[in-house]
Amino acid sequence: MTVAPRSSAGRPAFTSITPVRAYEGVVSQIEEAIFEGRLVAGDRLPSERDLMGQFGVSRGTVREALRVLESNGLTRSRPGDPGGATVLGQSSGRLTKALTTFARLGQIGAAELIEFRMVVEGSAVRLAAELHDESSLAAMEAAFEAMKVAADESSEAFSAADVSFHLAVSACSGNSLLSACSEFSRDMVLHLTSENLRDSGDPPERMQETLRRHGAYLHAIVAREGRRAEQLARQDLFDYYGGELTERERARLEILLMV
Amino acid sequence: MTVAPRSSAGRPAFTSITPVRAYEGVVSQIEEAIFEGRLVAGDRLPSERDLMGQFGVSRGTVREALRVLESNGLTRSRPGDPGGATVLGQSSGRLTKALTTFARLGQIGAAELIEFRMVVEGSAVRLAAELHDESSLAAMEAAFEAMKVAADESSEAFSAADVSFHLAVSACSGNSLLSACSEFSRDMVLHLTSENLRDSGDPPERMQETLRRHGAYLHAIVAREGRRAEQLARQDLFDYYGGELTERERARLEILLMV
DNA sequence: ACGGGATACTGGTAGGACCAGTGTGCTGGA
DNA sequence: TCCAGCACACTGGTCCTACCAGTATCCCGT
Repeated sequence: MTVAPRSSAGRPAFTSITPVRAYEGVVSQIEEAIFEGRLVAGDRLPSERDLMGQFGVSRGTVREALRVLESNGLTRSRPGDPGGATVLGQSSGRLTKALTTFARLGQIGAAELIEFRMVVEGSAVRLAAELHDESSLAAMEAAFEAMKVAADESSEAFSAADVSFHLAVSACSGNSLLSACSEFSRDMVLHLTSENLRDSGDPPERMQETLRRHGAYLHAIVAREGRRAEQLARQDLFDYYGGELTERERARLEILLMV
Repeated sequence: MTVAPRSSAGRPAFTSITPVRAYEGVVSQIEEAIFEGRLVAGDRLPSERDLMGQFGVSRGTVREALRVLESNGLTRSRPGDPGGATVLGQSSGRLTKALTTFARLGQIGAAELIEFRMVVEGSAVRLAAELHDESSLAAMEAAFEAMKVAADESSEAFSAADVSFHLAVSACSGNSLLSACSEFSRDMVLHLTSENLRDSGDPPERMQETLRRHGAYLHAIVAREGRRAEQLARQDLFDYYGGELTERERARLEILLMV
């Protein structure tokens, strides 16, 4: 048996290699061009037949590369479209997809998702409270008013308005990572708890309770009381979902209640 | 001009459609099998030539589907390997990649990443403090001791030991989403600040300072003082990176200091 | 019994072919 | 002159065949 050389940190200096495949070279070159800004949103890639010439590979290889880029949310191909694939801009779609895949593969449960959501959404609320200006404050208040109206319509409309409210708040945080993670965890939590809850829709009492709690931390946001707003947002999540969790899971969540 | 019908929430009821492509059907069927547990890590997919029979599509289509699955971290193909592609288990690799893409595409700066890291890593530290058992505590303390030793060796060894310490702590939090996000933001922050800092490596004083600060919140962890540990961890990040940020960026970060 | 080569697979790549769309530009009619 | 409408060039989507370079297995000869 041969011994791999070791670095000073004590870890093997050799890493497992994977054979370099032709399409990976195509992917990385195009990716690099996008990351470096040589290709920006709206730009068009050459056609597949052009690319096979430029890269010196077959069309199948080019297509595999384009499939990967498309699956990563970097480009989009449309049949019959002159000019080749379109370069897309930033979107939380890929991040959301990756987080969802991670959660489903790892058998992430509702409790862990709610925990994560308490952290990221709470922080987003705090930042929104401390940093909002007139226009973003107006957007949040308008979204809240829309929730009030929707509560009298249907539970679906209320749910949609609720989503809009959370979006307005997390957008106001000014941190796109936090808002993307908030968005993901909100969707995923809704999805996971839908079997138990969504069937019947939120009953009116629950909608009123949600309105009251959201209103409470919106007040804290208006008053620029960041920590209190975060506290209330976390408490809101805890109370809303706590009933469906086990005692042990609730105990974990309680750790995060105090901010 | 025709008007799209609107739902009660006031948003268009029509969503943009994309033509369903054959490979997408293959991807979704295999994905579904993996998510539902019918395929678990280590299982083998049929060979490409078998799959083209089972799905009734050409080999090129099967290969495009396999490339997408592989790029999503769900499977891996190896030439000459009987049994077809291997189904992989959960890994933070794909999530890290997606977050990295998101950050690079969105021109996410160091300040925003550090902000995100203060949130997720701080919460992970708090959970670790409140929830650790003997073995995980021992792992964290061992990692800290390794940092002390490595500080006398080289800045590379110290950096590696530092990473191991953070890994031990976030693993102890028991929330894989938080630890994956911590891991990503740590790597990304290191990457972004490397041009300025890594060139010369951390000077010994800075290593000692890091040791002192990490030691401080490790003490809080040992004492199960979750909030204080989180506070110290956030402060640690703020102090370590604050010097490289603008006044405006520091002001944002200060919002998150108090927990 | 055992070593080594033939064999039957695997994925990686190339190249050709056809189809259904989409724009564009040209042509013919008003 | 202007415009409607058709032909054409080109796109991506899909299929097919073929070949190569690996790997694992099995069987045969020693």
